[in-house]
Parts: sequence; structure tokens; C-alpha cells
Amino acid sequence: MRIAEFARATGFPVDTLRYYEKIGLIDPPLRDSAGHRIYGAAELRWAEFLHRLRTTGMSISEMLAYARARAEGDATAPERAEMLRAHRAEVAARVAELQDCLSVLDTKIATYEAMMSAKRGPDHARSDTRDPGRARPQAAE
Amino acid sequence: MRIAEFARATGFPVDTLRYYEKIGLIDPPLRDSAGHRIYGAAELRWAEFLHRLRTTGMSISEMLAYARARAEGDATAPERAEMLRAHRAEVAARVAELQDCLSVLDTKIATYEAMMSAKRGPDHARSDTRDPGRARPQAAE
DNA sequence: GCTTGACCTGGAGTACACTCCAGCCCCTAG
DNA sequence: CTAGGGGCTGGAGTGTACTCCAGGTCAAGC
Repeated sequence: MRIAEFARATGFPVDTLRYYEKIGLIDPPLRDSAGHRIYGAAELRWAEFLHRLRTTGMSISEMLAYARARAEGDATAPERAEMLRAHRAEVAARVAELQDCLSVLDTKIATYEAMMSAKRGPDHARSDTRDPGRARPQAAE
Repeated sequence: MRIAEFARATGFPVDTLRYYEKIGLIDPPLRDSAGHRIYGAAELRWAEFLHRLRTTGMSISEMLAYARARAEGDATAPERAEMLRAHRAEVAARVAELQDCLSVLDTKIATYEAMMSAKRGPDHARSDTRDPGRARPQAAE
């Protein structure tokens, strides 16, 4: 598979793939007679995993450390396992943090909705609080 | 409260607070006689909310759009509610994506652990692990 | 033979979000 | 009265991760 198809398959743009190769995140693939990169299944699996790591917020330097360990062979398996465990913990923490924020967002949205339905509600309380500035008492911010 | 304490309270570095003020994300606070910024409870609430937005990955330009709408008063409440709903959806999607990645990580980690325990010998579990408490070969939590 | 399109390289440029000065002012404690 | 600490401004610099050329090669189709 050539680079355009590989880009489609992995979700990385072509330029990013070449960039990753340049910095050592992806091994230089085979080339065809024209000098074009030819990717195989193993490259695809690795790039897909890289994409996961990136999605979960792993930095390039961390991915590089992992890639370098991987290149050294089976001896670094414990090291790599440890990297993944540490990263897993970070991602789990991130998920918890996001869920926390989600509930704050829900509260806020509910406040807005209460505010809006009160405004056009059965009691027709139009107060015309036109206040350019920040002099409002507590409201949704 | 002065800027150092405000920074501690909000989690934003001092420089970031001044930067946010410069770009219009935070309103210019009152000043004391020496020209130092003095922040109050309203500012704190807003900055804390901004911190949530940032934590959930909202870009500065989006936060700015929200802040500008907020500055225009109650008339923009529906607009702001909509922004938050859209953002909430994005965050929820992100959480789902991360959880998906978590399971991939778990699989990978389990593979490493199976590999490593196979290498040590199936019924000869040696404890040369520098990771006490997590040596059992099984999928991580 | 010529055009088109995919791919090549090395290197410059971009976007985002800060982060860090230099040089200055003000207040308080010793 | 001076040293230290905190704060001020405007502007330059940083880190990360790409992203985008310019100028060239190659293979296939008309």
C-alpha cells in the first residue's frame, strides 16, 4: 500500500506520516522501484497503535521512547509494559476528570435552561435586566 | 485577593491570568492604590469555570466567543446554552473515545504480561519484578 | 512526446497557548 | 533607609506538533 492509502487507513495525514518517519516514530518502509514508500500490515498495526497513543494524549517524546524500546526487541518488554501501565493510569485519570467536568457542564446547562424557561414562563416576569458590564448578581456565567 | 492568591485559587499561573485578561477572556479586575489587581468572588467563579472549559479541551477562541456572549448580557443566554450543549457533546464523545482506547491499552498490557510470564516459565513464577503488587499475569484492572 | 497525478526531499512556516524577561514601581519589615 | 518581595507593562521567546511549499522524479495514458 502506498502512502496515500496508508494515510487513509491510519487516519494520519501524509505529511504527518513522513514527519513521524523522519523523527523515528515509524520505521522507514520498503520502497518500490520509483522510490515510493510501500507499507505492509505490520506498519499498519503499528501506526494504528500510535494513533491510539496520540488520541489518548501521549506526547511525541513519550511515543518515541516507546518506539525506541520496541526497536530493541523483547528484552524491553517489561519496560514497555510499564510505560503502558503508567499511561493507562493517566488516561483513566483524565477520563475521571472529564466526567467531573461533564457534571459541571450539566449543572450549568440546567441553570441556563431554568433561566430561559423562567423568562418565558407562565408568570411572564420580564425584568429587562439590560446590564452591559458585570453588575449582575449571581447568574450563569 | 491579589494575583498570586488568585492564581493559587484558580490553578492558572499568574502569567496566564494576565494573558487571559489581555486577550479578553477575563475582565480587567479592580486595582488597589498601588495599581495591583484585586480579584473578588465573581472573578473567581468565572476563572474556575474557564478552567473547567480549558480542562475539557475548549480552545481559547471558543472560550472567547463564550466570554463575549456573556459580556453581552442575558439576551445571549440561549446562545451560550447552545455552546455549552455542543461542547458537552464533544466532551462526552471524547470520553467515549478515551474509554475505547483504554480497553485497547488493557489488551496490550495483558499481552505483555502474558509474554513476560511465559518467558519466566508458566509454573516457576519468579518475583524479580520491580513492580511490587502488580505481578499477576492478567488483564489490568 | 507530453501531460497528469502521485510521490519524493529538505527546509521553512504556522497555529496554539502560553512563558519569560527587562526594567520599573510600591509597600513593609528590620 | 534600604533590602526584599510582590506586582506592573510591553514585548520577545518557547515548545509542541505539525503543515506547507518549491522544485524534482517517475509511470501511465492520450
